Amino acid sequence: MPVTIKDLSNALGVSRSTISKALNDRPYVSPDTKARVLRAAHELGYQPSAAARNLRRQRTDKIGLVVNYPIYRVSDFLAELIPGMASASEASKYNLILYTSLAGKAERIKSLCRSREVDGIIIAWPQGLDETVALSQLMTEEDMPHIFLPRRLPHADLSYVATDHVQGARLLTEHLIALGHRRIGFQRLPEVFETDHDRHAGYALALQEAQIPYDPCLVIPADASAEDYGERALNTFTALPNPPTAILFFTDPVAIKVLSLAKGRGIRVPQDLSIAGYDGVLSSGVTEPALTTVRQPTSRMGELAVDSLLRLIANGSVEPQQRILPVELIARGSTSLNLRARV
Amino acid sequence: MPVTIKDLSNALGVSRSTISKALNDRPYVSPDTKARVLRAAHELGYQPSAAARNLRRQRTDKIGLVVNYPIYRVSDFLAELIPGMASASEASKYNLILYTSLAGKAERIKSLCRSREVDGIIIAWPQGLDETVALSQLMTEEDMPHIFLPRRLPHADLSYVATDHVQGARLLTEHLIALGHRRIGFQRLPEVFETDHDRHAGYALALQEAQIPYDPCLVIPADASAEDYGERALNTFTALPNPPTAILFFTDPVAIKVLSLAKGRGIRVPQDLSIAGYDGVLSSGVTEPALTTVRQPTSRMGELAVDSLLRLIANGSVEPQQRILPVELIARGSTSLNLRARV
DNA sequence: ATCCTGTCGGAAATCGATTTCCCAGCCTGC
DNA sequence: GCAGGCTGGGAAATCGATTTCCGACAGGAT
Repeated sequence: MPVTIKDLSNALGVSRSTISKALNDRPYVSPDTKARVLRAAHELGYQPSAAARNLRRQRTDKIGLVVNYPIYRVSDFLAELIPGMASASEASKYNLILYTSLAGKAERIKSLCRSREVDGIIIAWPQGLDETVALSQLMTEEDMPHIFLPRRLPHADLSYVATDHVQGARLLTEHLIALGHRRIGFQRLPEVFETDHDRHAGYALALQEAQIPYDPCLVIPADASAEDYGERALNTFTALPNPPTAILFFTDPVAIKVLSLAKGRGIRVPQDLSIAGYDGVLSSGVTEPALTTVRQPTSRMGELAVDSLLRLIANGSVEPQQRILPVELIARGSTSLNLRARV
Repeated sequence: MPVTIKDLSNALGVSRSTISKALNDRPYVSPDTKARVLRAAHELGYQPSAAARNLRRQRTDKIGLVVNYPIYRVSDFLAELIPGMASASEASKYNLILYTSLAGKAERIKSLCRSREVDGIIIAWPQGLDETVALSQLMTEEDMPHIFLPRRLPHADLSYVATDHVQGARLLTEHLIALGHRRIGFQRLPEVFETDHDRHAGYALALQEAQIPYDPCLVIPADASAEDYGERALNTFTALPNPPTAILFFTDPVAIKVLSLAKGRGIRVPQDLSIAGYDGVLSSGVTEPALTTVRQPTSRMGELAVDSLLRLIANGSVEPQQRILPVELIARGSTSLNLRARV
């Protein structure tokens, strides 16, 4: 049997209320009594029961992480996000509870809110915009602070933390332009909220600033039904009468696949074709050539999500928290000077 | 304010005890009453308070995951382990709470046990054997079921889940032998419990069964102080009068580094030298050539850890749970027929 | 001397469930 | 007709803390 506050009370001949005050730094306890309580608590190894404490205080000092699994970028993302969030929350005396089986299941999220086993929720990857808004509404009704990850949401009163996809695509495009490329292929993303829109905007922005005309032929969609995003894009581009000298793929795994595909077809990277990815997965550093890519500060995003959520919890959800983090260009061997430039 | 059992009681004109019985499938409630309670609970959206329930039942239906960060294999490992554990525990109505800042801190682990905020603990990577034993003792004293991961422990009464490193090294060695290699370099691991011992045993076993003499020159330690494990090993081996035609490195990242190192020195892999790693990290699939390696069933290990822990919780810790999982050889391009074989 | 104020500490209420205990009614068997 | 057992349901105890409320006492002001 663990030591309870009653045991402490008996051992010291002091009431339970006084003990609680002493241990929680509340006033109206003499320094002497407080010292005695503290010492006895330490000697007996007293640790308050989390359940009793939670019940009485109506909070748990825990936050829930609801995650889902997208097709790509799973492992690296989770592997950085979770430790980042965990350490950030532990620094604030909070702990993280994982929920991997209730993404998108509104009914179960509602139960989670009602059971009050967490003080707030971070949701990574809900299904679509409508569902997201509905989910947010549901949680707001249940008075449950919450924050979305990792995408920007086109809604002024939703809270989220995301990375700057405009900047990411822009950095890549500018990088290629600086290398002398004028015809830059751009592979759009499967539609996920604003991500595709932002990336495309960043791409277009960089072109515009360099006064390079925007050619629709160089922009192709990532057909959601196709698995071989990479191959289809490569085929489409090489079939053009005036093909691009560089291509931006929407994620590293696709770019990596194209890398080996190109090798098989005798296309030299980067001499014949520059290729870049997005996300900065670990594998991107060991390919031959290594992949130029954009790295998103995932761990930092986890930290900020926790930080934002704790704000919502503290402020009683006064106003939505929205943060967009800068990203970092990683220029490597798969992109180089445009050797076929018509100077 | 959330709906409590009292609200339900008032709404139905039925006592709280009866409601509790109805909702928890206990006897002595008429089918009719039970149905009424269930319906009302659903309509009002009643969800029992986790805190109150935990307090009364003296358990939380949560398990703690205490993790630490080793030098290598971090991301892939966590990324597979955590989802594996989370889904396994959720399947049994448990949830996972993450603790990333208290690995090795005995005092804080003790607090965790005493506060009873989890029903059991899974610990990944404590510091050393002595600490591990001490930690286990501490938790046993606190009546806290616990299980270690991911290594075999030389102690009959500790519970753990691990992978079979004897088999892993043996599979790799047999693979190389089947390819005609007779001189196979083996890089030992930094000492981590029994892992190094087991791998070495597997290597030796395969040699013995093929009646190839064991040459100590072909076995070198992974000096714990050195960062450039790979380069040092390669140098040592190539300096030998009769160098190996194949080398087993203790982990993929090291092997991958050697891969590019060899390329720089004009050593062709696999024609001049076969190279294999261990762990099956994602990157190992995209190198040129792709790396032969051994893949450990990390996700499965997470599931089994949860399963074992739940057993300990259910049985009141009757007897230790010890499981060793088989591993899988992934033969790829970095190993090939020994072309320099003296047939 | 009386009143007021502020400090210290204890008694009791409270958080919201589960569980124990008890009572009333009904059926069964003798 | 009555003891005994079984069933349905409610009253109250319980889990272990925090918090509210109240009384005792000391010191200062009137």
